[in-house]
Amino acid sequence: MLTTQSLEPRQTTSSGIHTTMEAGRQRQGRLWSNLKEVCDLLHIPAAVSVLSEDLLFQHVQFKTGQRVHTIGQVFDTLYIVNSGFLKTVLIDEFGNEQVLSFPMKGDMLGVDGIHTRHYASEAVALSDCDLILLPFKKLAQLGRTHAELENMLYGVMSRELVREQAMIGMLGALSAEARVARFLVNLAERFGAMGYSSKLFNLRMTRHEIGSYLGLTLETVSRTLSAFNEIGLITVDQRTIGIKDPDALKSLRRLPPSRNRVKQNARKAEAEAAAANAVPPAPALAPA
Amino acid sequence: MLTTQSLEPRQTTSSGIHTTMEAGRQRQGRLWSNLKEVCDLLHIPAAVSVLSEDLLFQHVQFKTGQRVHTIGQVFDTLYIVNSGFLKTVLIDEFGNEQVLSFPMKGDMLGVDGIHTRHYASEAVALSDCDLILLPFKKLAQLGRTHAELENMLYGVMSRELVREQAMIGMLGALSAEARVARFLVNLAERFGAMGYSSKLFNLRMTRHEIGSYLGLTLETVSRTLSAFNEIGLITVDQRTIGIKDPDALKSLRRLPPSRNRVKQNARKAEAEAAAANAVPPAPALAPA
DNA sequence: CGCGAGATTGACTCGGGTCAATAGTAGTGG
DNA sequence: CCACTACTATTGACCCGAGTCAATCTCGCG
Repeated sequence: MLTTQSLEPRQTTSSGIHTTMEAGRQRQGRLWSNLKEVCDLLHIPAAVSVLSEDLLFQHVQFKTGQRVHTIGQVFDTLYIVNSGFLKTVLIDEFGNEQVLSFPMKGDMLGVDGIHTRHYASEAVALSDCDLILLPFKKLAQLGRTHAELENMLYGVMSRELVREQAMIGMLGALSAEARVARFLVNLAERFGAMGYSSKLFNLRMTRHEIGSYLGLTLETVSRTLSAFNEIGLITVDQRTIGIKDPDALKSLRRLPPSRNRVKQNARKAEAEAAAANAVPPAPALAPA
Repeated sequence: MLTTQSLEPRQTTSSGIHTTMEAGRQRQGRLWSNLKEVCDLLHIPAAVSVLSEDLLFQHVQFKTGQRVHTIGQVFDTLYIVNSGFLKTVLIDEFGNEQVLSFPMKGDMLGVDGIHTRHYASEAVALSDCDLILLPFKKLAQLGRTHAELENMLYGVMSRELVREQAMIGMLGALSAEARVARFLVNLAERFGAMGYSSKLFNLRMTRHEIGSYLGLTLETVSRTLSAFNEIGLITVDQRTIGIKDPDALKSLRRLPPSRNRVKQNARKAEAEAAAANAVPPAPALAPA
């Protein structure tokens, strides 16, 4: 089990900052971003605000396994992922995790805390992460005078809602294979949009977490990946996934009768036939 | 099939208005509500605005089967349910409906249209309905000067998000019986909150719609209701549901081995035994 | 180099989907 | 007012997809 110790997040000093960091500047030994960078990250067409440099948002770093926020914790800030990978989870009454999302660069965290003023979910870093803090009060305040910012907020919340609707549709209607296929396609697209390869990438989460996210068991996820590998849709090596036939994955609804399933069925039919004939003068079946 | 013709919604004239309407006043032969009434409906503690009577929101009536908005339609207004029952649905690439929610009094519709400026789902009236129109631009504009209103908007969107998260958790983790049980409990609570009986109520939707909502088939819903009825948790008569043991429903995770399932298993075991013994003397039945 | 978390694979079971027959119920129009 | 028709709901029989349990296997890390 991952030791998700909730240490104070390390607020990285200048010496600890990646040189590849795209957004952010230093001040007081910390990273800060202006409004334009925030909007870019969210893919919001920001009508470049005048006050750009006066208005800065602080970054915070989290290490793998650290919690960004926990369920029930008092809400006061939203987060935007600048780099790294996370998961958000619900915990049911018996301590079981239900994965809700795998946020990555450009995604927003914490929106579910607005309603009750307490976070409704828990966010955990799956890799070392760099997040931008958006104090909600301050943000809403700013929204009042900057229409783009207000639109950004409403837009991001609505987008999140639509995403969850799609999730519900998927959980309610699709087979295990179709869910895994969509998950892979979706991940590939997100990696592509981030500038990484959409053909070859590393999963940042375990089979168990994928299963929880998709409403499946880890065994089913593993088996399904193996099956996709066998029919040439993807390559699988531990957490490295290669996408071979994205179109087939996109349109997949139910797996074709695959050789080993045919084999298995044949074996089964044989066994049954043997059992039926066992007592000899068995009633003659009249197959169509 | 329900003929969901998308006629122009009838904008009821004074002669057609229910006498029991709680919120709203007449003007120009139509119903209108002020900000306070809107906030009350949403359970938002409205610090009673001064300009109450100057700022009015129009009502519109929809008849059973009419669509409030459809997927892809240009978004410009949010709706609040003042009375009546609806469903919101997603339509997949082959025309299958996936029910997302059953909005009723106090619920907001259309939030999913903000992001892309087009509605992402379709809302259909399951009974005659009275909705309040909230032109989004106007609302956001007002939010800038009235903090309560702005909070209301963010709060309602966040609440909706949390609701959907709970839905995902349920679809991802619960058995068919647990889903149906939660659905009933949830409905009962909502009816209770609206001032109706939470012990005896009428479902406004078909088994098919319930099944779609819960990620189950209509047969499973029907069977599960029958099973709950048989063990005394509820009474069922078509769409009339009586809640007999709400606590048992709330805590239900998996149905106890119920007599007819035991019976069935016994029968099955017997059949197998019979098959195994095949020729020998027919085993005497041993009913419980 | 050994330990432990994660992944794979097989065998078996069973919850819930599918298909089908029947019965109730509500509108509609003669 | 009632017969006709189209939905809606219930119930049974059967079967398959995915869960469960269990035995390796792999690999990264201390």
